Amino acid sequence: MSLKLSTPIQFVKRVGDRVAENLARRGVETVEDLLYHLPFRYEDRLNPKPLDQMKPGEMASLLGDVRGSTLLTTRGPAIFELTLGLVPLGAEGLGFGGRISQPTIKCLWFNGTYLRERFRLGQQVAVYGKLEASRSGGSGRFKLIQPQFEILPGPGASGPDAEFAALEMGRIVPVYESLGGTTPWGAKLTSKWTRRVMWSVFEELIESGAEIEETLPAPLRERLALPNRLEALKSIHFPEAGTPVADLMTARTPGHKRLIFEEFFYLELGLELKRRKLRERIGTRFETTDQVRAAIRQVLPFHPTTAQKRVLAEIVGDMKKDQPMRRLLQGDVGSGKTIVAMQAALVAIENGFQAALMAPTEILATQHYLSARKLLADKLSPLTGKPYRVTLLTGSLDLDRKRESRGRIMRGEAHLAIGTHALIEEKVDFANLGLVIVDEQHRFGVQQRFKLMKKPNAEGVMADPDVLVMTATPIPRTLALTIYGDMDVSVIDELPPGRTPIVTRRTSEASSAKVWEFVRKQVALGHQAYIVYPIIEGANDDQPELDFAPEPSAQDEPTPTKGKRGKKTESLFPKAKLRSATQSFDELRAGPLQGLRVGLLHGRMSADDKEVAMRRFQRGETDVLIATTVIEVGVDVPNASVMVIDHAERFGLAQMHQLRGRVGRGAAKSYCILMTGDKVSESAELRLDAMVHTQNGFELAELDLAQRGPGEFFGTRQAGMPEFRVADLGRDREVLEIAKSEAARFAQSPDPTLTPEQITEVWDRLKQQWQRRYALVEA
DNA sequence: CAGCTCCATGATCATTGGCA
DNA sequence: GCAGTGCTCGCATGGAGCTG
DNA sequence: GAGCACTGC
Repeated sequence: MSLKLSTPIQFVKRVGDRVAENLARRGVETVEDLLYHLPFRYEDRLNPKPLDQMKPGEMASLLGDVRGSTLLTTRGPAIFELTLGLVPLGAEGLGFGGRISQPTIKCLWFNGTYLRERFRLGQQVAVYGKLEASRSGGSGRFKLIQPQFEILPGPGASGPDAEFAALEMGRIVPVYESLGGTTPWGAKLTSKWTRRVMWSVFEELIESGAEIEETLPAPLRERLALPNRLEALKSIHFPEAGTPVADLMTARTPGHKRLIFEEFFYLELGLELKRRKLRERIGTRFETTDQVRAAIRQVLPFHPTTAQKRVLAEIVGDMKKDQPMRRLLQGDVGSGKTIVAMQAALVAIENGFQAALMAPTEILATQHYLSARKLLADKLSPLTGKPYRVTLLTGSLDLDRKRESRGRIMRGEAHLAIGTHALIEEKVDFANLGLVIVDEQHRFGVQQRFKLMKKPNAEGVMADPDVLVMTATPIPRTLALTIYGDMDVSVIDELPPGRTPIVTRRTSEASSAKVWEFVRKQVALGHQAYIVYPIIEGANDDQPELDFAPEPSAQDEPTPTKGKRGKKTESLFPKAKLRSATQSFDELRAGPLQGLRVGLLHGRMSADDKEVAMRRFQRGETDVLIATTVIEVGVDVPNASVMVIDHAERFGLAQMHQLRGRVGRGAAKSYCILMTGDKVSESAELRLDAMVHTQNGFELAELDLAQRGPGEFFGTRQAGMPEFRVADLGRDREVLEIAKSEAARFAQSPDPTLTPEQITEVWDRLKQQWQRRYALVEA
């Protein structure tokens, strides 16, 4: 039976039950899965560099003849030592007359008893491994520890081994992540093993001539000079000699590009399709009459920024169209998104429609409500000549008020309804809803976003409302293109004038006393402070509560602190290493912040308690709020001027940025203090630096994306972020752009060189993929 | 507390400099 | 199916920190 | 020595 991509892995040579089981554990169940286990690194084992130019620590690949070997016996396991006479570069042809003193090198293998029989005097051996300085550091003398080796077949018989030898040496060698543990069982699934299996799979695949399923139509590939699927995979696993290693490592070879393109292409095609469908739908068409302009003028800020003006124009432009608007409004904290949104709402209202504003939490909804009331108070609608009517709908209202509120919405008496997502989506029938504003703050919910729109608007016309999604999270353009790929994007990239930047500084825990002192001072000046911790409680019952944030510690490499003694003493107190919110609440209140009014807020408190704590702080009844990251999404407290982030090294960039955005909202000069423990990984160091040096959310977001993959950029799954097998949003931007335009082109008017079958094939594949991978099907 | 994964470790040679 | 053979590949181990 | 392919029953 010939191999197919879908063939279960058991049928591959060298894979038996045992191994299959292990592979399955790693998610490899079919030949395809295996082939998509790409090398994560390559070694150029064709080292033309002479030995004396190399330094210890470098990888060397050398050729030599066996001069001798010994088995060093030790207390423990024996060590096998091999002495090789090296063939100097370019001297292969020298006869014995040359009499150059050939340098020798020693290779040693720990626990290498079994190697004793393998080498014979005079054999040619290729070795590859890390150079280490030999004793008495005279440069130029090295030894190799545990090198990879290959015994070259004698000039006589070229056994069947020759082919495999060629796999390991004298070429660019792919290195795979181990597919099984390092323990007794998985010991076989090493890089070398993988290479062999891969190789034989390709052999079979190619030999059997079975064309593996192609996913991109040939004319398209030709135009873009992309190899077919099999070629691409082959060239990635076993690159031709001469392929630049740098290209391989950065996934820039045609083979890589091909696979990446494929993934992006289908993603973009799907998004394109959604966009098209949307365009066919009927939306509400608003007009901008003088009335409308007058209404907007009423709420215009004193100094609208040019960005604000531009964005509003973009939004209004959409609203005037027949198609429903789908627009994402991005703006850093404090950039004035809300005002823009309110203006959009007015456009709808002045056209005789209702607008809805959905917020992720009750607190936020309430806050929006209050500020909307304030903004619209004593303003009259030019349309009706009466005041605007705003209504609030949240879960904690009592039943009567809820009912009343709903009634007003239903009867069309309320112009603007503000509430939490759930409430507005589920239980409300609008009289004539024209615009929905979704404030996502930072929680993306691709799926939920559309619930409300689909609600049939019984009004004779089945018009979809326009939708404006706001987010305070700066999303790098590439990400926005995919997560919100079916939406247009507007960005407010300018802060209103007159804001003094937030002073950001780093300290270590060692100088925490000063920090608390500073907090006291600020409080004495009448300001308030936040102190944020990564966890709620001590380690025993740690439920990190960060439902939306990835555990930042996960990617913190251990710092290269060598001290063993240090570790031991630390392990006497294994837990309490991390300060937690509750713990510090007790300690600070009793100690450094004694006498101040200190509040506590974290995600495990009851909704009521949270509310209370927040309210208190908001009203200035507490001076200091000790919290976990829940406040990220929190409320405006203009009077807060200090944000202390403890264990800052454990926070992601985006998070820190959000947190910092909580202060500096008032007139007072504001501060953000990043306090770190002593072990700070390099990447954390980078993050902290970035925080200190820039306040630009987009810059930070870009950096964040680059640092940890897009996968980690906010918990992805619930964000509906597609996962790629090969592609990497941070790295493969150009390919993404190409794929995007190709997808658009394809959807628009497929290349005439494509046959109808090829076209339907693409569509079929698209359906499959979207159903299986992105689960965003069918709007 | 247990189970797992990751990481460091193990052991030794021979050295120079000048003459032909 | 099952046992036997032959083949290739091949570091083992302990301690430490992390997760469930 | 572990797994696997292959052979012979």
